[in-house]
Amino acid sequence: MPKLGMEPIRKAALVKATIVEIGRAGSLDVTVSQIAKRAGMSSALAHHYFGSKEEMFLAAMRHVLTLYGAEVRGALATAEGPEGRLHAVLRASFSPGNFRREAVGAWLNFWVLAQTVPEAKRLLAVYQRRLRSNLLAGLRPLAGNRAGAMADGLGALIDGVYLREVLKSGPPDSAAAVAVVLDYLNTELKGKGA
Amino acid sequence: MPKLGMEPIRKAALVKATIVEIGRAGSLDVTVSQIAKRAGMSSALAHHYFGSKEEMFLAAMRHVLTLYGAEVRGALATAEGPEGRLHAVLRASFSPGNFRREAVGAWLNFWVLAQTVPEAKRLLAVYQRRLRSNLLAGLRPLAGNRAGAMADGLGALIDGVYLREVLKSGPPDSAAAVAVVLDYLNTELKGKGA
DNA sequence: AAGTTTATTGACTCGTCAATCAACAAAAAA
DNA sequence: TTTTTTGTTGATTGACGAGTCAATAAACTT
Repeated sequence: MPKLGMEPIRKAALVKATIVEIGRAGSLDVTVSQIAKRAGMSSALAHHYFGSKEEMFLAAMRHVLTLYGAEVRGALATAEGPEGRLHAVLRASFSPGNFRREAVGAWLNFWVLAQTVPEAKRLLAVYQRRLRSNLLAGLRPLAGNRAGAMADGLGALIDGVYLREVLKSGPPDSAAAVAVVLDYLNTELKGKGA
Repeated sequence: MPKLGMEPIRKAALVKATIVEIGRAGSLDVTVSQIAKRAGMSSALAHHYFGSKEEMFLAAMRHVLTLYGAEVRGALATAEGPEGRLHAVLRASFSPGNFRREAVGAWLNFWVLAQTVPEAKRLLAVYQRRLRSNLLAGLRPLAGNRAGAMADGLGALIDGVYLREVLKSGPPDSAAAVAVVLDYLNTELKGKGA
């Protein structure tokens, strides 16, 4: 059976399975066996390719962050003008995909992981810097020297709105989430001269 | 040795120890034995009083929420005028106590817990409603019919700013956190008539 | 053809841990 | 003073889990 070149395939399957299992459990309390089983292989093979469970978590985190990055980039590609760019970032941040069980579980647990695992904290910092830079690109033409402060506020607001949206009972309302952030944005832009 | 009336004392010690251990581990991956040891008793006694680890977690969560509620109430007691009330809520939300390792660990992990444990979600919802109501009391005189939307935005912003502040490298800067939220508040209030 | 690299797993090690139980001790009630 | 209630723990159970290892097999190299 052993075909060569399985490594990337197996790794990809494990990463996906890791995210799914974290979403199912709602926590990092998932076993390597569970992950491996979902990915269709033995737990020994999972250890063979990743060495440890923590490596699997970090690979999963990188993947989630990559997906999100791709979503933002995709939205930005068709965006026109500063407002369009800002809106694109919001659309990507509150896209349906980010409200799927797996994504929610991933984000919440990666925040927890970042407390104690330096590499997790680093990855999160990279994502935040990229988000900030994207926001800044849209804000500078509109808000001038206030752009920096606004980008910080917007970034935090995005995380906060996301958090509340995923933790509330009932289905998340991404339109409402975008509206809250847009309201902030518009008010800040109007009050720019003050 | 057995003095009577130990139950509340033991339970309180266990709750405190649970929070400390969650802070130390940065996750809910703490054993009943660890908690019991820190609280100065056997793990069997911990089970005797709480029945299960999950009950200990929930009791710890209630305690953290109670502390936070008390802090807000204390700050509100000396606050004057709507602006003063809003400021008091911010002060309490970003007080040094909330940036202690134990508090950070508690909040992050309670968010995770809320995904899967209904009682945890309920407790979080109670806290959010109370926060909203406190914000609303300060906002209504200043923002009239926009108070509702602003309270939602402010609540989310508080959570988001807290999250970023605790996850960034280096010591948290509560003054900066308050400033970001105040900026949002002031801009929204100025733009009220628009 | 012999040797090497890659793929794969069942079985195993060594450890942990939540929860239970039997037993003991002291105070309160009867 | 017997009995019941409350406090307390060491020992145990029963289960699970991360990571290792030896063994098997296919493919690629020489």
